[in-house]
Amino acid sequence: MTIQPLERFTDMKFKPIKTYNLNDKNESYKPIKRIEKKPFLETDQSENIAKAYVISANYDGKKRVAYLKLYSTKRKKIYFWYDNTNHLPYCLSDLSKTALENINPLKNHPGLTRIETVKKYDLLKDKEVTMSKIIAKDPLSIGGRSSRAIREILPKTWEANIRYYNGYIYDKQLLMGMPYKVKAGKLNNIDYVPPEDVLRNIQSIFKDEHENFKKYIAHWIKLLQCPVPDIQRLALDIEVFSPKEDRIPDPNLANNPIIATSFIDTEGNKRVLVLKNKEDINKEVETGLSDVKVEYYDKEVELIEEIFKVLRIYPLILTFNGDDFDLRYIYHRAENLGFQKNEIPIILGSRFALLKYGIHIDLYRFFFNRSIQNYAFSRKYTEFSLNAIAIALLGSGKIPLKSPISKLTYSELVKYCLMDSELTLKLTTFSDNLVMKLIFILMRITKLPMEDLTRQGVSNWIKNIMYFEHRRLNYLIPRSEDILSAKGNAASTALIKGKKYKGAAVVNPTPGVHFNVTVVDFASLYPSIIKVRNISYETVLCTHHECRNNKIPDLPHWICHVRKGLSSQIIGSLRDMRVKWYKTKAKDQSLPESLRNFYNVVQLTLKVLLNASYGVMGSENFSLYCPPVAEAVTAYGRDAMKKTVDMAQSLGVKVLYGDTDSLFLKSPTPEQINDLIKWSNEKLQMELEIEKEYRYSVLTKLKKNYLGIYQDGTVDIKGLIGKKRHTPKFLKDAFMKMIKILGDVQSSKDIEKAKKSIRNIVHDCYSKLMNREYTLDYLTVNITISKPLNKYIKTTPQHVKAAKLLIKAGYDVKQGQIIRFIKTIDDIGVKPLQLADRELKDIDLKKYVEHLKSTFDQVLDALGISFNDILGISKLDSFLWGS
DNA sequence: GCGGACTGCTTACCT
DNA sequence: ACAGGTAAGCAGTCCGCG
Repeated sequence: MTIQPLERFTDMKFKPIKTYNLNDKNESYKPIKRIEKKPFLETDQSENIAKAYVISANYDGKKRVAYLKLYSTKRKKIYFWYDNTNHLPYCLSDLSKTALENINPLKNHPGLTRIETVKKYDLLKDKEVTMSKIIAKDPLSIGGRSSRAIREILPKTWEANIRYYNGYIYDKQLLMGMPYKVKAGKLNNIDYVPPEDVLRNIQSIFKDEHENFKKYIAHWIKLLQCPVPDIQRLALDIEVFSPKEDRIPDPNLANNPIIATSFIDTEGNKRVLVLKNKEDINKEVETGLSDVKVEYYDKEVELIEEIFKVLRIYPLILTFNGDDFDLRYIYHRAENLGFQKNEIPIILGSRFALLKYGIHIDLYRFFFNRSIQNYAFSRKYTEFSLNAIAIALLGSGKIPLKSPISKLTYSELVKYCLMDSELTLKLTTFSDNLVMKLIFILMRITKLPMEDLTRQGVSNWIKNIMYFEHRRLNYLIPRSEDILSAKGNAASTALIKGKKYKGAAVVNPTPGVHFNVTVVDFASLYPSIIKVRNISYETVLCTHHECRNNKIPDLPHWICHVRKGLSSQIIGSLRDMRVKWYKTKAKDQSLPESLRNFYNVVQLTLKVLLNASYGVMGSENFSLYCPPVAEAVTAYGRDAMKKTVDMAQSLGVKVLYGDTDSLFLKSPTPEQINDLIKWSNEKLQMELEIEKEYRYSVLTKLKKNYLGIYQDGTVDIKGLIGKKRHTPKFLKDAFMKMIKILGDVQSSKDIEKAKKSIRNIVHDCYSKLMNREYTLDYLTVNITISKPLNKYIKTTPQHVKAAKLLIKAGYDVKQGQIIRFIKTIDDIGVKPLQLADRELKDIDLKKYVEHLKSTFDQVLDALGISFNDILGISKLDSFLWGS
């Protein structure tokens, strides 16, 4: 085959839209060659498996059993294992067996199997209780929607809202993401034993801990040290014909043909399936590309059949928004063309699209997860398009389309379609498969199947960890309303109206330029508090009289000192693993890079979970929601902050600023820092660390708004208008010029020179603005529409006004979209970029000058420069007030 | 009937 | 569908003023 660059790839001229067969009945599905009945992925139940990783669990409604999907790295395929232990779904009741047998709808329930009497430990009551275990034939009998479901019949049930396969995982104590073997139909885990030196190290680090705590450490070390397998996977993307430009085809209607589908797998195979235009059918089309296999189809059904083949073969399919678009579209399109449901290897739910054989990960959903965005990727991306995420994480994004999808030539279509699946795959392969490892480690800690983990939020992750532990220890899983009635609501008052309880403290900044600033902070403050103060739903406001004097600062609540709290131990042990082992190992230069990378992934994963562990306690949606627990954590946080500020001062160090868990110290000596750290360790039992050292810091008079300049000249910009996403580019550019100047300031004697340059920058920006030298896109304000347009009832903000103008002009505006607009002098005051006057005739210069002033005033104030001085007061005054 | 003071809404940020 | 705290900029309302 000759190698041909993509550009020289044989090109068909653009064909008008009607030449595609839209819903031509002739094209309806008539199976020509049947797809093999047994796909590669499904395996014989009797087969022995030496080693495979459990990555998914679900319930088979026909067979009426739970099943697992196991991935074998050796064979690169998925094995199904159906439960053969006669495990059945159940729920619990506090009524006796006899009392239950007198309830006729239950006694006569067709799904009831039997009732057993069991003992459970009730943490809310702190005593053992006798319960009845109501066992049913299938999950729907317990928790179906029907009013005849068992949980609806009985006045009170426990553990009836747990999905069957999750309960199955708890009961079998299955370790998701860990290796198992199957022999003669029996499933057994393969015990992973970490290397001797790792165990020795861990033992010595945790030698002084409590026995139970050590058990948790031992559990985590097995899960976290066990190598993560590399899963063979394939990214998929489809392009759909659209008769109207700019309209995204409806995946539920699937009215238009799928004109291209691209596949890229981890082995480097690239394929694009292309549907031919009507005139080209039966015509030979050149397909010579060096590394891409382009396959042309005359019939859409055959193209879809080929997609299905792929969906049956690969263990893991990646998409970007496949739940809501690609797989949904393929499913409905196949139905429209006459495929039978059982011929489609996709399981379509109202919100998800799963696969019958393999696993489907929708990366859009995973990256949309706020914990992943903020903690795993430090908010590197702020928009959730494939392009934006790719630019932020991979360094390059999509090449923009020159014309609408339906007007592309074959070669442009191939390139475009391929680009999407290429980026999708790369999102899981960059940095040595970081994302896949992250997912795997999260599965292991949370015990969630891969599909659920990548789709659910952090509150479900933590719920699942907690439920798994309750079951392991034979604790009764509490009902949400019972926690609330036992513990009550918050006792503190929030500073912000509408919030439920008081949060963190922020120390008022000392404005100005400060040299030699050391920032210290508590390592994982809230998780540390949860560990050290024994915080858990059962320990805060416990039932014991003797604990009532163990008061929480600033609150009427007390904490148990009889029993070790469950969440305290779980979160505490995870915290310690991160701080004392994984974080140090990730930085250990004596280790090979690949190992350091792995340690870094684990510490990132732990960070994600730990950062969310406090927040969920204060969230109504969390199943173990407990306001006193949440406010206890923040109360101890404020207490630690206050005591540390006092201590620093008594050591003679000036505290310039502090937020939640950090303190900005003005030129402290190493001894002073050591003393403070030592004091914190002894008196607070919390680890205070040096977080960063600034050559100097520019503190504004505002909280959460400052600059920090490191020794090497790089600059932390926090909160300032100049870095906010919605700020117009002309301001951002001028602001960044100022940052550059500040990065070059070595010592206080350079400040004056820098000030002069900054004055020039501001003045220059002002003149350019007044002379209308900035083009429209430099003046655009960018603001997200965060809810449906008709939900803006109380007020109509500017971006909504602009959005409404867009709609009037025939544009589509959706929730989550960023509206780009400029400020104008007409009575509406705004105009969307798309409709704005390129000549800048109606620009509201006064507003833009005010914006310039507020952007720079934040910093200028601290530098002792007056914005008005720069422009000359009279000049500004005459401009603002007229002369 | 007009303008300043005030409150509330919305977004984007910090920890 | 993890929390609260802070700031900016605007929308909308209230109050007092012959």
